[in-house]
Amino acid sequence: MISNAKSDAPAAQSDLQQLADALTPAPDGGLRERKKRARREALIDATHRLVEEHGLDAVTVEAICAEAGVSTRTFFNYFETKDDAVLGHVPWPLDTEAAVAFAAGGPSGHLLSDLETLVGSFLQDPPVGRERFNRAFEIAAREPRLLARHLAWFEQHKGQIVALVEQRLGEEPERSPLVVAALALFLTHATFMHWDESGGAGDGGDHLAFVVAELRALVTD
Amino acid sequence: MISNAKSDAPAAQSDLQQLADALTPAPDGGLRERKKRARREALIDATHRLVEEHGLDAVTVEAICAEAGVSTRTFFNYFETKDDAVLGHVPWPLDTEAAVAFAAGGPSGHLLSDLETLVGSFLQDPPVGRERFNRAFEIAAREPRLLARHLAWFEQHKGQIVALVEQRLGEEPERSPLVVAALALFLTHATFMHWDESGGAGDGGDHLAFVVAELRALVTD
DNA sequence: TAGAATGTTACACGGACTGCAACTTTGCAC
DNA sequence: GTGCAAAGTTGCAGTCCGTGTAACATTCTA
Repeated sequence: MISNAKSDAPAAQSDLQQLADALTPAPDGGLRERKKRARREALIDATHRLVEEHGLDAVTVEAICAEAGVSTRTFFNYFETKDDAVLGHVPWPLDTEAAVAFAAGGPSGHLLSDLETLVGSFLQDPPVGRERFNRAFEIAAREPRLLARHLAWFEQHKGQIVALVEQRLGEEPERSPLVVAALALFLTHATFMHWDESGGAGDGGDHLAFVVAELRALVTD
Repeated sequence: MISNAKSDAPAAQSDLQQLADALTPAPDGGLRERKKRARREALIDATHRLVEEHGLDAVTVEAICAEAGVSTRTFFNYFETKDDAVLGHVPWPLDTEAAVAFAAGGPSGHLLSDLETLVGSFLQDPPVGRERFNRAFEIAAREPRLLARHLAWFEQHKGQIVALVEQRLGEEPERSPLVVAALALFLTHATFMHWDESGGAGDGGDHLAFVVAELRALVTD
């Protein structure tokens, strides 16, 4: 129906055409999309620069916007809160390769191991670019408020994670999807803390592996 | 020195006396202490009443204060944020019997089991009274923001938990105190979520036991 | 009962965040 | 390229949260 809307009679064209357009996401290379991404990154960078220099509480949204050459109103079109700009929080696309593989029951078939893989893939390939991610991480380690906001952000996506787990476990799950989702939060959080404790050195995957090993040791006593 | 300050010569009395007084916590039954507690509980109750009726975002601090008969400035002498009043967040006394027992290596000697005991004791005997705790919990289940704030509050006490774990594990810990602290957060959080999922019914300890059982099953596969 | 300690209050203020109504820019069809 | 619709930006007015300060009130204690 919608897919051949373009070949409809001119009389009915307008409405159907609009609908079809609305359902067709703009191509990634559109000027609009590129400008949007550029602005978001400019805002994140400006925030990082200022916070790095003056500290989180001394930096106002107004100052960030002046630095980035944008009105404060626009700032809040991009980020829900000031803290989100520091953390580079961004709508989370959950249809990555890793997520699909996890939902399908892979890659190893062991729930905990695959959860580790899933979290690891997120740490390896964050949605805002590695450098920005690392800088956000360094700042967050110094500002307790941001750690909390990060947890809150994760909590917001609980529903999506639960859905992923439910999909994997099927109709009659032996494990509680909620607990698995909470475990994913634990893995992420503990990894961040351990990473921080070691001075931000090394690879995220290594710290994650450490946390999982600790968890196994703790449980099996 | 300080313990016999009262028998000092009159000339030096004033200063030392003041110091001694400052170090002697007021008896629990002082009028001041009772009023303070009463006010805090009145504020929490007023907040609960209004939020229950109008929802978190529609309730202003001003309204809460009018309801409780207190100035808004005083409100912020009791709670850091509006959300804290809903949750009944309160300075956390960590020198409970259970905490001391945990730090000493008890009661069972198994780290995970004892962590369960510790978290359980907190759930059984919250610092604001059972009814208020339950009401806060019901509201939090409906308002995502509060769940996040609750995580943030827990995060604030990470240091204290880590200290407790370090005390238990001694000089050369085989386990990472940070990871254990994160695990405590996980247990608390997952318990809350599972409690909520079951409609708020039952005992907190039962839900906690469920979560621990799930965790064991997940890890041992 | 006086004086120290503690708590409450009004007031003024900074800053986060929102709704709205112009205005500008981009995408698209012809 | 012209015109029109969709999307994005901006200024502005306004709400509310949270803080510093200094005067005032209450409680405690010697």
